[in-house]
Amino acid sequence: MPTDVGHEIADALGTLLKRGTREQIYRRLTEGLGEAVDEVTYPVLSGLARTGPRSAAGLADEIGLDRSGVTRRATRLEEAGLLRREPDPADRRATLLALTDAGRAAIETTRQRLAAHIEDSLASWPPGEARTFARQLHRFVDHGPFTA
Amino acid sequence: MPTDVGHEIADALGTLLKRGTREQIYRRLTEGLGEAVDEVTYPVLSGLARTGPRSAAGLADEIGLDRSGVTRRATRLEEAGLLRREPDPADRRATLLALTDAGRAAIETTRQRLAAHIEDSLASWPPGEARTFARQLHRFVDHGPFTA
DNA sequence: CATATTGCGTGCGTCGCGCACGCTAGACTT
DNA sequence: AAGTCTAGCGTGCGCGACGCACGCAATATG
Repeated sequence: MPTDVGHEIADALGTLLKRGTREQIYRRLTEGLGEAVDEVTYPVLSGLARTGPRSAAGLADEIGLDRSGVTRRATRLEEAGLLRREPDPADRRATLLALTDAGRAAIETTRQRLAAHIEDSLASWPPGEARTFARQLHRFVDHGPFTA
Repeated sequence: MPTDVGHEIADALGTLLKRGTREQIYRRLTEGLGEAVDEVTYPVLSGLARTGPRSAAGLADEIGLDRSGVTRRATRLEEAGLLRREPDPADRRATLLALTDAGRAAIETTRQRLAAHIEDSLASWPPGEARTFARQLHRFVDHGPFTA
């Protein structure tokens, strides 16, 4: 039996998942980083930054995409010099996707931008409150209903 | 200067905005409601439920979409009997988009499902903590950096 | 050694989207 | 009152991303 707490969170999530919101976030994050970095290619960079060099299949599995999509995105990023394909020494049919220095720099820039942006919006909050909120949000997302 | 609080929230948002997560949420919400209700058409129903009968242009403005997209989605929903086009009595060139009873029932079902789903994941939280979290999340989304 | 399997890239069809155009109806100017 | 401009809607068109299925190379398996 849902109470108003559930509805309140649901409304907030609805606002957050709105199409325009998503585009705007990515727009700001990737501003000035070149044409290759956009809403489409960002998950590839982000995924590689999390896990390190990885095969296309594994990466596709993580970001919830078909392997063909990862291949095409990786090609675009490779042409822009943000990503490098290197042969897997242990398996000669596999090619590992790895970030170049430029790719690492780009993803680090976006991370800093997003974090700073969030901090700005929390500037007026009591410091302890912001900290507990961050921890609760993390717990909600990880142990929440949308991870399985 | 970002601290770990900003990064923690950023990571959580990143997980939440992942493609697979989004699809999965909509999948569960719209399960069994017919083919017409999916990730694409849902914002139209949701927007109409919030504001009541409305013109296509106004609705497009709210959900961050071109008018043509609203038109096509409305047509699909109209064929499924969830939406009705009625002439605007005050302006004969305008057509108001309004939910039918079936459309209202569908959107109410999804609302209850999402709220219940969220409540389930918060069942183990201390009750007061969940309430303050909901209020903080609401404030974060509304007054946050992604609303302008 | 022969066959099945894995991993990658590519062609094809599908779908959603934005843009631009046409059409109708209201608003406005003279 | 008539002509012109603007607002609102629907539709054709091209673009881009996606999933699927196929082909090719390399490995695993019997």
